[in-house]
Amino acid sequence: MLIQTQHQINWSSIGQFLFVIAGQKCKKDSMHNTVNDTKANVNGEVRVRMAPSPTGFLHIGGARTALFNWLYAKHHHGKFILRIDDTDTARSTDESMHEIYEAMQWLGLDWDEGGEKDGPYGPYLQSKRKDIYDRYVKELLASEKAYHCYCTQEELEGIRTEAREAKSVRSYDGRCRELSSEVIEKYIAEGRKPTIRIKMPDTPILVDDLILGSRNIDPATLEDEVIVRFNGMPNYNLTSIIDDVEMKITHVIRGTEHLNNTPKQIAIANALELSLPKFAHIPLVLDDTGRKLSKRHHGDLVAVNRYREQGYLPQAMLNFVARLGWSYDDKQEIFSLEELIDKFDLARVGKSGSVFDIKKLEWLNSHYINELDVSTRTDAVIPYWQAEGLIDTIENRAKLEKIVEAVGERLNTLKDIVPQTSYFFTQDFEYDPKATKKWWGNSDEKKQKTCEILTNLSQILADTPDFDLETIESSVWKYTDENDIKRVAAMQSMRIALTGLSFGPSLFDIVVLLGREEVLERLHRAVVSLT
RNA sequence: GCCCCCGUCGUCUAGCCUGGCCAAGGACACCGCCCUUUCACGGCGGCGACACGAGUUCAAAUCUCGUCGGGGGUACCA
Repeated sequence: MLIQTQHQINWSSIGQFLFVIAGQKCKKDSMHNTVNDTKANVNGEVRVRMAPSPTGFLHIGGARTALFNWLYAKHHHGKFILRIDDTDTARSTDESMHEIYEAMQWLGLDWDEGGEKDGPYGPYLQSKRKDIYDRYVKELLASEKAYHCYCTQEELEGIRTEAREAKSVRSYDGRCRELSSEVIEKYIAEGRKPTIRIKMPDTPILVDDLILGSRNIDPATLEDEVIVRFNGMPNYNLTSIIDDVEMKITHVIRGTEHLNNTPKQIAIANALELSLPKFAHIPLVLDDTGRKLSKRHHGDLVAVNRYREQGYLPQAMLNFVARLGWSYDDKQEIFSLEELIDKFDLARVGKSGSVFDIKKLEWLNSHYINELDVSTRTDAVIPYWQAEGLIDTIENRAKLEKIVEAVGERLNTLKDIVPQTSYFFTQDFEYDPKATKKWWGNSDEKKQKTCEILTNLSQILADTPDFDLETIESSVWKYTDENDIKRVAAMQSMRIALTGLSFGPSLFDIVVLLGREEVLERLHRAVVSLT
């Protein structure tokens, strides 16, 4: 892979070299094409694309494909194009298209052309490019490299079953390649609407992949692919390669699920005498059973938007997804976007699939949350408080920031703010039974003791001259130490009384934030519930 | 069935191209200890992998072949 990248660089200099030599010897006109082609492919800017079909939300795998393309473009100071592959009119929706835009924007993966942006090679919706495809299909038909196929769905199914039983490599035998005009007329009279198929070549097709290496595909394993549906709408394999060429895409970076489509697309391009982009098939993102992550099997569990809602930061998602299949060296895990742009390289993308591990995502997410300054973190967390009805309008911003500060590094997701802090906003919480059992005690005797401690603490907190951290801390500890009470026991008992929980921020932070009145009330309530 | 791809700790991976530095390194997770008013953070430690079998070689995780395993595709989806 390193060699191939190297190869590419060498080529460009060779190209320039040839230009000089050739310019001296050849007629300008005849050179013109050659030079331009060479320039477009080798010397020109890198152009990559993301080509989702708007049949659902953007999922983790799609986000990674988008990121790899985006990084590749940025790294090479090229262009990133967003093309919408919506030739499946039955399944494509506008809503889904906008959802994809939104998810991409949230991730910060901006694009140079396509989507709702215009560009020199538009339109960027395949549904609006039909005339372009028609032109190429016409050419294919005229040169007899494609033909009409009148087989019905039922017939095709029959052929497939037979082929399977015969252990044949192909499931369509090209029977409509040479139909007599009588038969065609008969079919038309029957009202059959033909599809158009491409004639696959009988010579091997070379598939050169930047990640997987090159191999020759035996043409015997390829069948005459449908390129235009009976309703006149062209198919993915045709539109994809035509647009890649038309849009001057230099590198097609996509998931390995498309590996088997590549020879078909190459065959189409060859039939049209179009020059090819380079291909790079990145390994799949898998679930924990090793299957490809897909909308169909995993639902919105794999939707980028779901992670957004759950309180994951885009930089965490990006960092996480970048390390799925790609690595820089044997130590670095945390990469800023700038570093990714700088360090990303297809040569360091592996060949095998990677399992989506939410634990690692969480770890990265907490890392990036902790990197946020308190003010930004507060902004990020406010919507989650609001969604839970814990706050309405932001009246006391300063206090919110103090709460966030007290919570410190205890957030794996932004949403974690809710269970971590809800007691700051409401008295309506339960005492966690596990916690009370452990710290308040099970027996009447122990409960009695806890009650006594809480009552004393209540008295002490009522009496302190000031209600600041230092005063509170020293008075409480004076009490525990002089009375031979374990600090932990006192603190945890009080924590449960104030929050219902056995975990959380430093207790004295909570006390100060709650304020004297609230603390005394809650202590009283706890004492009552204990007796 | 057929075609294609892949195979290092539970997971992400480094190492593989250019065989010896690898009794295989890092990270996440998990477990233990320390720190500590709890939880988390942090520190220290532990568990844990070259799918298998042949071959080549003085030497193989690294090269070759085979087996097995996993995945993807197999549509008038993309």
